[in-house]
Amino acid sequence: MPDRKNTSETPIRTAVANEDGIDFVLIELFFFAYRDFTSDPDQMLAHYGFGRAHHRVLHFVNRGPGLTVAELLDVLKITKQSLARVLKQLIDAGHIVQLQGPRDRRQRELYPTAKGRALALALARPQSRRIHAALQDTGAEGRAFIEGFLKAMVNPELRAQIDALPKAQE
Amino acid sequence: MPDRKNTSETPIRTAVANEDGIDFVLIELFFFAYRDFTSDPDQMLAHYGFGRAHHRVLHFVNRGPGLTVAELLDVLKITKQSLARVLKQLIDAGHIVQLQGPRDRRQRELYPTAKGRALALALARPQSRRIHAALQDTGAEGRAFIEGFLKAMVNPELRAQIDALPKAQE
DNA sequence: CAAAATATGTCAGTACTGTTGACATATTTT
DNA sequence: AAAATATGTCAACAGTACTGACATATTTTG
Repeated sequence: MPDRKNTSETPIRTAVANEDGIDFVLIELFFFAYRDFTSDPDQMLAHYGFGRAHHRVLHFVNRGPGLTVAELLDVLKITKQSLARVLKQLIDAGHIVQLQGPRDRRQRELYPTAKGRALALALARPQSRRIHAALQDTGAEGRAFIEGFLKAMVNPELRAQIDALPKAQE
Repeated sequence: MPDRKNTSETPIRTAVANEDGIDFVLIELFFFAYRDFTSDPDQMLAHYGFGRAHHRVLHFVNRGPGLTVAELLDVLKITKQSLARVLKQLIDAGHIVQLQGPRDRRQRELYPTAKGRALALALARPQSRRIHAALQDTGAEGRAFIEGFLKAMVNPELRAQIDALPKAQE
């Protein structure tokens, strides 16, 4: 195997760290944390022939039953063509049902079935367990910081959407 | 458009919240936060014809110059076939160079070029800015909690890898 | 009422990132 | 000399996203 280039591209041998005050530690931690956060449901979904996109749809339909297709697209920030396949599979598998909108009959309201509710809970369980364990490691008084931090990481325009979802006390 | 099924799949009309003590709030916040966290570099990468996978390779090669291919695969947890395309493109574009390993000549040590270093920094900058702003919103004393929480979210077996990366004080 | 706008669905093509399986080459270890 | 290792490469496939175009039903507007 020959060396791929000899166009005198000089290799840099020093590790980048803290340059321009860039927070590489948190950047990496966020990557690793999210990867492992999604790994448990990913494994479960594989048994159903579903992927991460199915999980997200199932999650938000369970969190806000009666959601219209347009509202779901707005939350997920994907195109309707992307949603279509995933949603169709969830409907065909009996996890989600569509009802014609009562006010506007063009709309399709999305509801979970008992099966869809059960799957959503099963997928959320290991994620919640992981979060709970991490909070205990950190100290329970850290929760407010963590919630505040994550919310502050979200684009300001979108925070309204988050507040529109059901809260813990409901 | 007919209703897709009439197999008497009963819709559930109540939102799921706090069931089985599941922490839906943090699950969702983590999803939204990560999505927006990756959106800035994603946009920049599109200009180069690169994707998120290129970003990750570039990041870790910059964080640990001299990394071998096997070490990189171990960090990213992908197959070598997945890495191959992405790595080849980065090498061809002059962001990364490969040097034959000094001890073991089968190995290929990966180093960033000046161009690769510059791109890595440019991609990290908006992410770090977002993190910095979020920390300020939260209060600076929350940083330890957030770092601890994110690290605790990572699978224990993999935390050693994280500790092996350069720290801020180096 | 007719026309325009809206909500949804669908077809076709493409890109990126990941997978598995198989096999080749160079090098090191046994 | 044989086996193991590090890397590279070819082929096929899957999941999730994208764009563009067009169809249908329904509501809103002029």
